[in-house]
Amino acid sequence: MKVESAYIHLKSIVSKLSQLSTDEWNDFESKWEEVVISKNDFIIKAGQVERYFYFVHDGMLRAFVLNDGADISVGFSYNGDFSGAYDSFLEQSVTDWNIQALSDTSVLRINYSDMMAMFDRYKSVERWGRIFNANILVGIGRRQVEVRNYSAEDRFDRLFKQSPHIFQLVSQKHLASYLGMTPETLSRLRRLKMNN
Amino acid sequence: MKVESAYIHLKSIVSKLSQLSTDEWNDFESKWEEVVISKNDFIIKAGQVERYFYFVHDGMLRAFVLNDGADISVGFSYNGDFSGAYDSFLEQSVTDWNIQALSDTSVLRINYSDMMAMFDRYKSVERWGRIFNANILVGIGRRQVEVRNYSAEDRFDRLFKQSPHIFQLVSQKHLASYLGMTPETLSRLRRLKMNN
DNA sequence: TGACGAACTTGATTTAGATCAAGTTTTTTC
DNA sequence: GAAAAAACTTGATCTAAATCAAGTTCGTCA
Repeated sequence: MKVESAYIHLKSIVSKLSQLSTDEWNDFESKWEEVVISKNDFIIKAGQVERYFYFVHDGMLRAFVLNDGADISVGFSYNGDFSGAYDSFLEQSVTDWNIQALSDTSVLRINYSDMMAMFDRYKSVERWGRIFNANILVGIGRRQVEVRNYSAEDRFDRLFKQSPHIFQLVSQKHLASYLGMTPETLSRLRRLKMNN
Repeated sequence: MKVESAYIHLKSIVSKLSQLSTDEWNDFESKWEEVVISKNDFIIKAGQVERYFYFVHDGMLRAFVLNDGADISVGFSYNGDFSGAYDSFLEQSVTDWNIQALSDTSVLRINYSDMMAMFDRYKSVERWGRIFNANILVGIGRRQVEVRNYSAEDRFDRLFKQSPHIFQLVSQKHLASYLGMTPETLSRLRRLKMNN
């Protein structure tokens, strides 16, 4: 576990996108509660409505959807990322997503009405939300072009180059579905790479 | 061409996400200029920095990237959509995108410094930006899961059901790349569908 | 209006990656 | 710490869609 407090961590991440005054920060911070998610526990399951927006202080969460029983990893969150079934949170509608802890994970969370109150109360928080959304949007957009343009082998290479640590933390089965291939294909690619 | 003015159209779209006072609106509106893009002209090409954010009043724009010479359609904008190389606009960095008019297209556009000034000046505009980004983000996210989960045939069916008008306006070549398949495959799928 | 190029169709062949199947290794649990 | 379960590997086969190759139709503009 990290030594640094989760709140300090959150502040350093939020401050990258928007400047909050001391008073604003103190109020904003007070709305987040600290929770530990045990390995394999879910923060949300398909069919529920997302009540919280999460900040991952330490540990790892996996988001996935079930499609005809097939488990497809949509993304992973760790170390300073935000998480949660975001569409469900924003629209307070039922989600298709499941989010599960891959290790004991320390998070902060804020509930829907507090988050909306913060947007109403502070322009600085509204700005943070705008830029946060913009960054996620641009990231998803780039990943989309990436998935479209590259073969299974290229996608493997690019992920390995960009996020090598993920290969330590996530099982091959889950990585394979994230990369849009079967575990068998990923296993063969790994062997191929080892022998070069 | 639409009878309704582009500015009225913009106002009706912006108002769905955030309420601007009359004074705010008048100032905001004054920053947008009306431009007509002739069929086949580009609003941006790869290698440039996006200076504008666009509102499509009437007509159709196509966004695409070139990957080893292969032209891949990323999206289409029409009738009340916003457009532009958004990552490049936000970061004022060089883009990979090309955006071209598929028909004579009437747009409004706002430049980067005016847009940023509006975010600084008005909380209501900041809010509009936040929610706009959120909606795009959620939409791209859903499309991403969609692309992952469905076969070429299913993707065709779903697009046809959701946006039948696009089949009138966009060539099969471009639709095929948007759907992540070759023109030959799309042609065969169309024949299949006709004969049912 | 006619002719040139682009878009589309249709068929034959190839291929990346999925699926199926049978191990082996690693992890969990009691 | 043994047994059961889950994860991973490896090989054989299959298949959706790509690629290659001719056509044919359509649109544009001289």
